[in-house]
Amino acid sequence: MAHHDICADCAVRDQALCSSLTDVELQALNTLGRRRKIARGQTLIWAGDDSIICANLLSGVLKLVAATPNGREQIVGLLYPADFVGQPYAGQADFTITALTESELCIFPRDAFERVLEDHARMERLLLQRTLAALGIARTRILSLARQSAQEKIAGFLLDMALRATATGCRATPDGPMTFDLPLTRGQIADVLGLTIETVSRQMTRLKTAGVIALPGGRAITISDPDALQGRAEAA
Amino acid sequence: MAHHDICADCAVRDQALCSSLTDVELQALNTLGRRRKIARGQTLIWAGDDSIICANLLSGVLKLVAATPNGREQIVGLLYPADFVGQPYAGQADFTITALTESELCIFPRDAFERVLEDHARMERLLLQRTLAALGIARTRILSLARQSAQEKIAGFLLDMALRATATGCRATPDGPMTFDLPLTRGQIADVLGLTIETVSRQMTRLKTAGVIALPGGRAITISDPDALQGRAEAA
DNA sequence: CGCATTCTTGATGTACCTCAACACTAGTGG
DNA sequence: CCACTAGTGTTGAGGTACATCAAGAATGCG
Repeated sequence: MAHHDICADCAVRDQALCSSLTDVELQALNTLGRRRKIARGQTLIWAGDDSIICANLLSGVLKLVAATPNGREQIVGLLYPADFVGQPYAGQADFTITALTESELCIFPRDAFERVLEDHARMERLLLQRTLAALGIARTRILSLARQSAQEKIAGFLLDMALRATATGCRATPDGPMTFDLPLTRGQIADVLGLTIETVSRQMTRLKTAGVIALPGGRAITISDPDALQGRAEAA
Repeated sequence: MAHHDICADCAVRDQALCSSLTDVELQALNTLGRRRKIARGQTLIWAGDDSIICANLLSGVLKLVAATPNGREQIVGLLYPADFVGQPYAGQADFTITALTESELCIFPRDAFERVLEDHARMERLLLQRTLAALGIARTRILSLARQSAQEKIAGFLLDMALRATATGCRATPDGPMTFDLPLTRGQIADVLGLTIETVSRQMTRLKTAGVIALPGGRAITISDPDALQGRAEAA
């Protein structure tokens, strides 16, 4: 009985991969999946572990972390609600996946999930499209990491976060000043942008001093002058 | 008649996506595809153009280039024989694709190719698996670009190229000294690794001076001490 | 041979890192 | 309620890896 309505109250039913399935088809996944909450800082998958789970992210933010043999770390991707989590068709997981905020997932055993993919071409196609999009994003980040200055990286990142904040219900127009909470610490922002925590902090205060942003305290940020920020994201 | 044997002499028949098709199925693609040679330096697809072609790379090396609004460039991916080229399900191309060496492709109109994908689940699955692999590679390069020193980048790159050279028939074992030709100029290596041409050159001579590699002239390189090179690729 | 491209090497600059100290915030227990 | 502490953020001083600017040496093609 409990199983039957896992998907009924799903917040991302129409945005996740499941949107490719009819209500009837959803029953199949229903019996396979189970909900799981994980706390901030908790790791879902360790790099090197057997890749045994796939999931849809229902709420929260996850980080995808790669590390060099000698321990330097880099966040190679962020996952948001409705994003697909995991590596189907892979032996071992390539990256460590950890929760940045309290998160909720809908988890499937990898092998069972692959079988569902095989039976549902629409879903497989949707996953392909998402993977292609993720590839484009990853490659764009390669450009950004290799060729942008710290200032440009920070400005671009803040615009990204602002866009995502507006997308998540906050407000419709990205023009004009807006305030929201960053879901990442300075250290995590540094890990995303390939900088150090000090450089992130300094660039933020530089933007604050220039009147482009304000930092009301806590993890909040207000974009006072989006155009100026945009300009700094593309500065020569 | 000419159409009938496009695939007959295909060098990558068993490695490209087409390996998922039976000889009979191949007939369908046969009528869609056409061979095309492009010269070194010639561009196949410009970023921003409508994404209207997909292709298999038969021979040669292509670069995938991203650029910032103000003109800085970065190679975000390299494509080798049997690799898939193009962006299905995309409106515009995200990156410029240019030949680094004379290359030969087997080209399909994108819309026709997508229809083939829809009719051939095995092929679509193979493309999904390749795209997932490419995503992993791109993310690993994010780590490398953001957190590795110039020395580590160069060492890792040379090992990569050596591996690829051995894979392409040269010799079986990657141990012991080996010589091969780099398909990229110093400038292109710099574009791949997010460095400048001068830094690439300096690091190469540093490796040469240390006796780890030798540069017999031209575009040739010999890896004299693979272990030492491996060590420098992971240096603290 | 001569010209263009690629490669090397040097001198100098600077953006970012490293090390270090201190301020703020938030959660804990007395 | 307020000290106490751990985590997080800010700011400064100094160093360094890489970029930039500049000149010359190889290589390769017509």
